[in-house]
Amino acid sequence: MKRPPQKAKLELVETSSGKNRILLCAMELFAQRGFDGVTTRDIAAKAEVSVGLINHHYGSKEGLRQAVDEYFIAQFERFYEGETGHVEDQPPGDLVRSVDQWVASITDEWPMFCRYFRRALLEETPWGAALFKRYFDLVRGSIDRLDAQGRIRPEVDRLWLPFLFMFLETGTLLMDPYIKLILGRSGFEEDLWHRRYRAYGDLIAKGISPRGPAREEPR
Amino acid sequence: MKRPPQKAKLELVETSSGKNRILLCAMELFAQRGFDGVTTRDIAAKAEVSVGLINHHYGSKEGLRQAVDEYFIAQFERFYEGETGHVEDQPPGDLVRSVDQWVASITDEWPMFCRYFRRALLEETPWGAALFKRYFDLVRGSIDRLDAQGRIRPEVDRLWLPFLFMFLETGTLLMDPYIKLILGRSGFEEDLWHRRYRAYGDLIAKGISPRGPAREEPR
DNA sequence: AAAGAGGCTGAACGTACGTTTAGTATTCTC
DNA sequence: GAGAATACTAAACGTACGTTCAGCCTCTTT
Repeated sequence: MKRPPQKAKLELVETSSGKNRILLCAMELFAQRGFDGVTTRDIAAKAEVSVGLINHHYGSKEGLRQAVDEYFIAQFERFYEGETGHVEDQPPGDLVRSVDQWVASITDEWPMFCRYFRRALLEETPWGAALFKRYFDLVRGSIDRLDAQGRIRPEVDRLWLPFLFMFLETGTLLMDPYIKLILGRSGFEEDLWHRRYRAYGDLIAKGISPRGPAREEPR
Repeated sequence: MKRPPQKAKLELVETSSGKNRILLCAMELFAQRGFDGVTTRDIAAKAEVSVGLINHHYGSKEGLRQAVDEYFIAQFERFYEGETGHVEDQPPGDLVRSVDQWVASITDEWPMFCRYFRRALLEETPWGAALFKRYFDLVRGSIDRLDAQGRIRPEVDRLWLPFLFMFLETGTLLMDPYIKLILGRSGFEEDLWHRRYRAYGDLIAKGISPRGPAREEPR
């Protein structure tokens, strides 16, 4: 990681101090290779500091992981802070735009954050589970409100529905490496991301079947 | 892993030899904790053999991983072999039943296989990517055939649809640890699994929206 | 019965890793 | 400007890990 001359653009944390460089580099390496796949020497080298400094600032490798986790969670909170109101109460366009804004504000770190989240889910960290639970409650809340408005068919399975929503939502997150393999580029690139969002909303609302075998498609 | 008296029921490989016990135990431990999270001594202890035997039979820990991977892939092939005909050509009940048969035939190893597959996908092993690609082609083939039969609305996004299918399919696989957390039991338990399968099929076909605001639900 | 081969053991080895420590440079405090 | 605290370095340390090796036991071959 290069030392910046001095912040030309928005930085999440200033990278002038060794302590912060260690944090950021560790996060990036953890995201890429997993906690066990990274050595303290790797981190030190990338952050251009000595190995000793890691333990000086963070006590241990495990302490560093905790610091990275806390930092990640803090960033994650920013998402929900910025997210005012409920998904299903706003016109779809607005939601896309508000998410886009947040994404744009941390655009450089976005892929890394995704990878880190992915890792957290894989490694089944306690806080990863907590995030999942929280996300789940959010989705279920949305569904309950949609339901109260009578916008969900009565036969739809209420137990699995929130999970199915989450699978669709997090699919791009968890499978992006493979999407990249097949499509040649990341599913997080803006146009693909929007298009997926639309496809996802359409599928959930209407499914894939034509309205009826005997009926002409209206319009 | 206990040494069986002698196979009371179907075994995937006989566990009488140390070589096979090592393979099976390694697979189970890798599935649980990941490759880096398991030591050769762990494996040796679980398989009740000496450490030396691992290298004697498999050359190295990496060699063992390859053997486990190959074994997993071979089992995976059995799935597609058994799976004759196309998903969309059979009545939904039959598909569920044929998958169930396969699942029943390896019922004991099923959760471990799922966890191992999960690891492979999330750890981005090369063969995991190959499996993904293959799975993807399978799904796309199904969609193409459905499409040819005119069973997909023309406005549906053909680019994302196969991915969305896969997200729904593999969601339970990738998130089961968290589903267990929320539901209190694994999503792979038979009744839950069937129910999810039905919910998934229903969502894909019809979506969640009632048919129309002014129309009564038919039947 | 002798010779060989393969399954298997357990101690020993080398090393990569996380951590500690002794020491230097820089900044802060009064 | 003296002294203390903080940021940081580089070498040394201890250990957990993957691997190697010499040898034993059991079975097969001739």
